[in-house]
Amino acid sequence: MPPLSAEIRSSAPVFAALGDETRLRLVARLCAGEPQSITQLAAGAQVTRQAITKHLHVLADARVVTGFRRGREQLWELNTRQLAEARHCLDLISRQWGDALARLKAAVEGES
Amino acid sequence: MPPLSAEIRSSAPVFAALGDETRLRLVARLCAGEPQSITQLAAGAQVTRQAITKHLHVLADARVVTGFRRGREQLWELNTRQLAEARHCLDLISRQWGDALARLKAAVEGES
DNA sequence: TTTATATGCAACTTTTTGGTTGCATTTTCG
DNA sequence: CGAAAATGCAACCAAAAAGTTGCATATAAA
Repeated sequence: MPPLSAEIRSSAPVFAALGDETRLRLVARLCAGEPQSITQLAAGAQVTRQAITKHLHVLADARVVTGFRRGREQLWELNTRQLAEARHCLDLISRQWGDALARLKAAVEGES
Repeated sequence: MPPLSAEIRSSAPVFAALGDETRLRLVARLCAGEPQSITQLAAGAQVTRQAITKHLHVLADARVVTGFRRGREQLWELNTRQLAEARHCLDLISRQWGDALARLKAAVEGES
């Protein structure tokens, strides 16, 4: 299982960042394409603007979103590269699982 | 406003379960195909067997693994269906992002 | 039937997380 | 300039998470 190590270490924080409904909602919102401000993203949320800010920083630490300043507002946009890497991690696991099952099946059939 | 599709919302707990390095390692280990016992899975880990047991239950609550008893040992195996759903969730987000970008690009070109 | 193996259960400690409130700072605009 | 808008910062809180230790229980094996 050495081949997975690197992917795992880098992907775990991404999964952790996505593992909260509020944050997943933010990510889904940012799919709209255009960067959005904190106030925009906090509009309609069940928690305060400061809570949203914290969540955005968690996502930023995992490199899922990137923020930049424009005038008096802080805009955030999606970083699809990290999402792609997370998907790749799941792909790897699924594929190894498939391979292992195939080997097991072959071994069992070989015994009979 | 979009209350986030049920599909995406149901993925948050799965991501949360995968969002821990120790647990992601367990998942990777269980890719081997054959179910493994707690003692096996705890071998070589940096934490105690009880900690591993807790992690396995977290994964089980998220339906990422399933456990069953054989003799005096508790065996755990991977539940690839949940992993596939998580992957699908990432696919959805990426695709929505792609579509949004395409629309933005079209809009900008239409203005010129 | 002892004995060793594999696990379960429960109490407890320490960090981390998610959230809040209050106030300061920066920028825009009339 | 002065007020409104958009954030930033810091202290504080409660609950959940991660991990430990100690002991009980069940099963396999000698």
